[in-house]
Amino acid sequence: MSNVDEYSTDNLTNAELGFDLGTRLRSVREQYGLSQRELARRAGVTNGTISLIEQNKNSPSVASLKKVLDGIPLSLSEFFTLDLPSQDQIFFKAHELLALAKGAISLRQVGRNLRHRKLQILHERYAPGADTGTLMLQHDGEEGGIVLRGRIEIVVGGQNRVLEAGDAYYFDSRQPHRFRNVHDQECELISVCTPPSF
Amino acid sequence: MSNVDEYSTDNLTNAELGFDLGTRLRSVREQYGLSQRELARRAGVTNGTISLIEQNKNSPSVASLKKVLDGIPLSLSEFFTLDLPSQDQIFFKAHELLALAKGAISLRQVGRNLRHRKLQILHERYAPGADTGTLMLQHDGEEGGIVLRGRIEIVVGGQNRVLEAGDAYYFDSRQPHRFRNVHDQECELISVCTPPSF
DNA sequence: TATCATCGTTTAAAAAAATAAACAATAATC
DNA sequence: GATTATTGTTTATTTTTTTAAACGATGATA
Repeated sequence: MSNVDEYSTDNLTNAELGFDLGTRLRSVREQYGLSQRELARRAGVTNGTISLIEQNKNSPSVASLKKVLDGIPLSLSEFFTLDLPSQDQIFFKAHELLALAKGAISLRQVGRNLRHRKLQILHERYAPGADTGTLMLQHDGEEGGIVLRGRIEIVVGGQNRVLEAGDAYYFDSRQPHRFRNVHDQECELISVCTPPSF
Repeated sequence: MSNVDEYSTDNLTNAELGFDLGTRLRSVREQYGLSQRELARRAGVTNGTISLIEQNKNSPSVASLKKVLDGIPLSLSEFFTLDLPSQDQIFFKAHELLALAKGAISLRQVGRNLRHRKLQILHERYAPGADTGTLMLQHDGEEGGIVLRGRIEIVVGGQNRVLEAGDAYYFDSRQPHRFRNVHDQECELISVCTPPSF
């Protein structure tokens, strides 16, 4: 049994791991609204284990850390990857949407760095006559949307339709597709893609 | 001392971790052209430790795994993140959206069978005072949306905000969350989830 | 083919982590 | 205000991991 110096609080991880594993686990747990006991129950370990880990008083085995994270749930990869879900911006004022394009077509995106996001959400506006170009778009993923205002012609594969306010669409993005405002008023819609394509 | 059954070769990690930690370490080590002893020397552990880990005969503590990986060198994040290596309906008229809920909260979905779709797109309406219930929602995936009309209070993790028309949100759905219309007018928004959660 | 170096594996003893139960502090309920 | 639950922490014991050293196997060299 090692005689732990009573003055050393976080005796190991900070120095040896290069980051504060205990604090990271604690903040993740609190963020998900779990008590030590509740997480322990879900993970199949004791609450003491979690307490000791969070205080950096022991360094969990990979097996037990995995069990703990399963209770959240969070993968080992996610846990050790710096960008925890918390660090991302959650709320966006209208003026904070990222303008990807302006002019005949305005594209305003929810969130900036899409590296670690699974969804690209866009607020799109098409001026009368505007279109996505003569070339058909094609890329991996799936996409869909709902029209808020105006009319838009959408061509997908061989099919084409004019959608109005309230109408919607959904297709595999590998099918060649194209958007065009064939009306004399502006068209507005919300679109979604996965994974982000640009 | 536990009496390890002589027939069980990989007694723990495959089942408990969901991946073969020992084999992963071994392949990384060999990829870098290091013997167990050489890696042990660089890492400051004994060769026996590495041998046992690679055979999945013990589950290293995070601290010692970190020491081992430092000898390669490879970060914990990198180690756990290593690459392990239809003809559906496209267009939907407004009345064709699938009503998942009506009443104080109206949910109208783009597309019917979500089995083979990666996105769930919803047109949501919240009556004044309506909310998603006292229990916080929690499920796998990510979600986001844009407010079209009215105001809505959104609670995510510890944070809460009131969003208005044009504002948006995006978060990891495993964080406990809740929506509530705290205004005296109806609130309308477009939301997206991945993967579909119901 | 004998010798030497190096390899991965195994084993008893030492060290560290996980458990189970008790403890103290705070919040909730009657 | 007293009681009850629930929170995070701590401690003795059990379990697991790590060490240190020995073992057997392979390959190179003289």
